[in-house]
Amino acid sequence: MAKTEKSTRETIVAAAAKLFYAEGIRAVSVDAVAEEAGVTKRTLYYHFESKDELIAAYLEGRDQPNLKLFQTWFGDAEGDLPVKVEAIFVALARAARHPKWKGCGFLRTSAELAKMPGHPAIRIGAAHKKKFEAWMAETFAAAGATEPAMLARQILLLLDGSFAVVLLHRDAGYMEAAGKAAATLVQVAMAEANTRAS
Amino acid sequence: MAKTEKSTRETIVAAAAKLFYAEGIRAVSVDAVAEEAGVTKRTLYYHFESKDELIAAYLEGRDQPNLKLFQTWFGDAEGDLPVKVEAIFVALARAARHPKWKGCGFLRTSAELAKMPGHPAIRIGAAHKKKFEAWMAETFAAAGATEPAMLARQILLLLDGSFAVVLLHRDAGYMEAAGKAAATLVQVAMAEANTRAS
DNA sequence: TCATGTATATTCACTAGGCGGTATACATTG
DNA sequence: CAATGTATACCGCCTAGTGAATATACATGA
Repeated sequence: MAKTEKSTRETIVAAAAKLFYAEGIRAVSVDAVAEEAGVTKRTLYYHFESKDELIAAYLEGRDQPNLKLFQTWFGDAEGDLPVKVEAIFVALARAARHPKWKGCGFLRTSAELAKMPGHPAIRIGAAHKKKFEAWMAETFAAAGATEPAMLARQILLLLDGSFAVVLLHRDAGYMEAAGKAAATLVQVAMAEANTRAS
Repeated sequence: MAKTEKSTRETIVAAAAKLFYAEGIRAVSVDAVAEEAGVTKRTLYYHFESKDELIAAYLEGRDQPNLKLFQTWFGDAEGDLPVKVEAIFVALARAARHPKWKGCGFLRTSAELAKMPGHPAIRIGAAHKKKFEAWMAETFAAAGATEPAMLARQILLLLDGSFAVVLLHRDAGYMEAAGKAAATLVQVAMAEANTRAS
């Protein structure tokens, strides 16, 4: 199966993703993205109206792959529910130890663009996190947890907290601590459910 | 008691703090800070060697006040340990509902400067979070928790997670969810301690 | 008391380069 | 020919940082 050649637009988004994630949004000029993509700036502006649109395209392109990754880590783990949730954090800790890891692109973008709450990129980030939360909530509901929505929020908070803290300290050990906390919270919620059921 | 007049340096740091927090580091020019401080740019560069040093001064100035705030919220709350910890999150949620709230300055700066891990501002942020964690750990140790250091980390993760998530969604409700999670974790840890003690 | 020396603090005017974005023209292909 | 895509060259503005001169405060010595 021959690998389909990437369109110019895809090449540009890939270049933008690489640079924006590695160095931040404002730190990367449109010229730099164009050069990384092997294209002139004018070509870039043919495919994208503005830098803002390019930022949005970068995050849009990370939405599904990131979600799938979480779901794979969860699904491949063997054990009960707390263990499977914790497995997400353990796998993420492994990724965070790679030198190129720079936290969560969605959160870093929202931090950088905090003064523009309506920015398309922030909306895409918010939607991404909502999808994660909804998936977790469904999972917990299916397992019979008493307050699946609340539990899902708390797992999300631990996940995003570990993104922020590990980025600051450059110590992936915090991610494993978050995983333990997540497992504890799931355990407690399931124990409550079993108590009521009996 | 006449209010002591602020030194030029303090005036500049105050202007920098206001603008950097409201708009982000890279989004604010040195010219803008100088103008906000009512000072020429050359004067600013008399007091600070570079923009980087100014960024560091901004965060340095937030370190102690922020810690004191957390300790006050904790200390003023009436109830047992889980309640006092949760009170931090409740108070923070109140603050986060103010329109000018833009998350945690330390975390946002670390997100923006992620490509410069050794930057003075990042070191100051890391030290600040370590102080919070150490204070929590001491508090839990004094209360007889079995693993005070681990518990302190988990509270920090929830706190910083709520900063990130609330900034993204602009929904302070997440902070209260984080507070509930924190209270649960403290409760579990104290229950374990009591079990072993008996 | 008053001139002078010196360190601190401040200003105006400037530079060299980077920024997002664009006017215009050329190439390719149905 | 007409639509799509790419390239060169450019614009006006903003950026962090600087050179040289000036103002102020205050100590010293005649």
